[in-house]
Amino acid sequence: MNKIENILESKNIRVTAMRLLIYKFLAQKEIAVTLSDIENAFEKADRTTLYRTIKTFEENDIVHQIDDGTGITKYALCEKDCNCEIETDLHLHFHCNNCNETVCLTDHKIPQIKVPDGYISENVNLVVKGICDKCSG
Amino acid sequence: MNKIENILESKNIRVTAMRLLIYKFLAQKEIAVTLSDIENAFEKADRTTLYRTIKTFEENDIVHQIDDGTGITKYALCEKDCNCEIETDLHLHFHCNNCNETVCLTDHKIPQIKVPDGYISENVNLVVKGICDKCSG
DNA sequence: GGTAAAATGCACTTCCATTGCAAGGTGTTA
DNA sequence: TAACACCTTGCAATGGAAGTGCATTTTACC
Repeated sequence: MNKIENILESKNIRVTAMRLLIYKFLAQKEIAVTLSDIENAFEKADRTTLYRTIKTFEENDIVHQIDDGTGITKYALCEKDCNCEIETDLHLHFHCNNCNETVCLTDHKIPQIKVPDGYISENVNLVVKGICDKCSG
Repeated sequence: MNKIENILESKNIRVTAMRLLIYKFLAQKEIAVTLSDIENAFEKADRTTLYRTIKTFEENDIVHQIDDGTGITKYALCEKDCNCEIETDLHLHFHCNNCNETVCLTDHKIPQIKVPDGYISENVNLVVKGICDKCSG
């Protein structure tokens, strides 16, 4: 009874060795990772496979995409009870200008943002940049 | 006595025809533009020149960069009294999922964001995505 | 085991960002 | 104004990331 397998199966995603490995890799990381990060961790695997695996995970709300302003898309596992698609559940991300790492601050929900009349808010992306706890100490 | 020339000179930027044109182009646009947008508007100019001009403007706080999550960097003129580098002055950006345009909502300042102990906030990037007023009508 | 569908790997393309270098302008000083 | 240094511009090329088409392998299911 493997937990990860259950998660994948519950989303109707076929369980493959590659997917289990990538899931584990993401799970043990506490920071958001780029495709290249994953690529470096699995040198034997093809970039395309990783790319499509992440895409599959993303479509099934297993990972969420983070745009931290570095220009490179990063990914992180969703929380157990994360509802990424629901606006009110969105948390903020912190990008460290020193070590260049991006972490999910899942405890810090994004405050309600007011937009002008006529505008309809569907999604909010909030990235705070600065120095993380590891670098500020 | 040209206003734009004064602005450039006050920042110790040499006044050139290209720079005046690009500044005017940005000034008449109400939305954030990509490098390609500028490139299309000035087909005779080289992409590199536009790129470096924008970069010069950016370094001197004449334009600010916007990362709206489309993966393509956009630029917009700073407000007259904009202090982009000052955290409390940051406004939010709205990206329309329909027309793909990004506008600066300069009247909507970003609320103070709390970060965990040990983290130092230097900068905040907030992009709201949804439907803009032109498309929602 | 055999079959259909999905996943993987390889090659390739596209797009944007960025840099090196040479040529053209500009501003300054003697 | 002639000469010089410095900045700007244009051309060519590179690099990195994202994405696609197709052939091959793997998986699930009968």
